[in-house]
Amino acid sequence: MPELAELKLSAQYVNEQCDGKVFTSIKKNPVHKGLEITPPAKYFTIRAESKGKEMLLFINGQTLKFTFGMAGSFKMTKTGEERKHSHLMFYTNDGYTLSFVDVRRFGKWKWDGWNKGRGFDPTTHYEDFCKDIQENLDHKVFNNPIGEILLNQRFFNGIGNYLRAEILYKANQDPFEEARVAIKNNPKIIAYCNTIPLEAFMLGGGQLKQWENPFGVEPDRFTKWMKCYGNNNMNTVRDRNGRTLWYDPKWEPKTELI
DNA sequence: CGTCCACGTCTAC
DNA sequence: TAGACCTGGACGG
Repeated sequence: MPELAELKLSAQYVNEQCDGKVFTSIKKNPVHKGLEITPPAKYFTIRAESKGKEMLLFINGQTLKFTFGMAGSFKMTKTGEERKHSHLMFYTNDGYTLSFVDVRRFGKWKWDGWNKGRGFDPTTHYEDFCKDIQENLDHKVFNNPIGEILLNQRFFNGIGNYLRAEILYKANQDPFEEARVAIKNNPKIIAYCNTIPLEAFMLGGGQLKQWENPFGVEPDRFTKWMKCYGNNNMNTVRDRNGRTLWYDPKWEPKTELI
């Protein structure tokens, strides 16, 4: 998705765009297999909050939870000018539409709160995020390589494929080292789970192929900021989940771990 | 034309 | 631990 930084930017965008707006209806694109959404009132307002890789829309006291899959984003347009691949549309009483746009339709929505199976957001609740990991380091998932565990949303809510690559690379961390050992010996890993997503947020987020950035930020700055993910000078390996792990070629994959 | 790849979950053998 | 879920861009023949 859209990882932590992009979810955070999306919440900010929705809040800016929906400030003072009054909404009157919601429609789902029939091509999408997701849930039909009925507005809770004749007139309603929208505000957003993100946590890791989830976002809540607060709609008159109810919360509609979104995950963005590989390509989700929100876009406000004039009604009638909605973008291709808009799948859930919120219409205002003055001719605007807030659309959830998602080319690949992996994104989902549901009347729900935060998923309890996911951990703390390392940018908004850093102390809790650290404590949660420290208190559970004896858990067997931390036997796995650090490069793999960084995508585990129970502990690293919001970290996705480009963030893990940047965190490991900038922390000068061997991705194939046992997570428990890596976390004990290299405090930069945990610290960078906070600062690197925040840097990405301040740069306007990822501008990779799948995700059309709705904020109009120059893509250049972000691409220059990314040092590891997608860089031809780096090595890649398929992790056990079939995702491509980008890493500094100075490290050697340990076949018994990945 | 075809094959491979993509910022992520899910659920079903 | 494979697929399944999707569209589309890059690149090869």
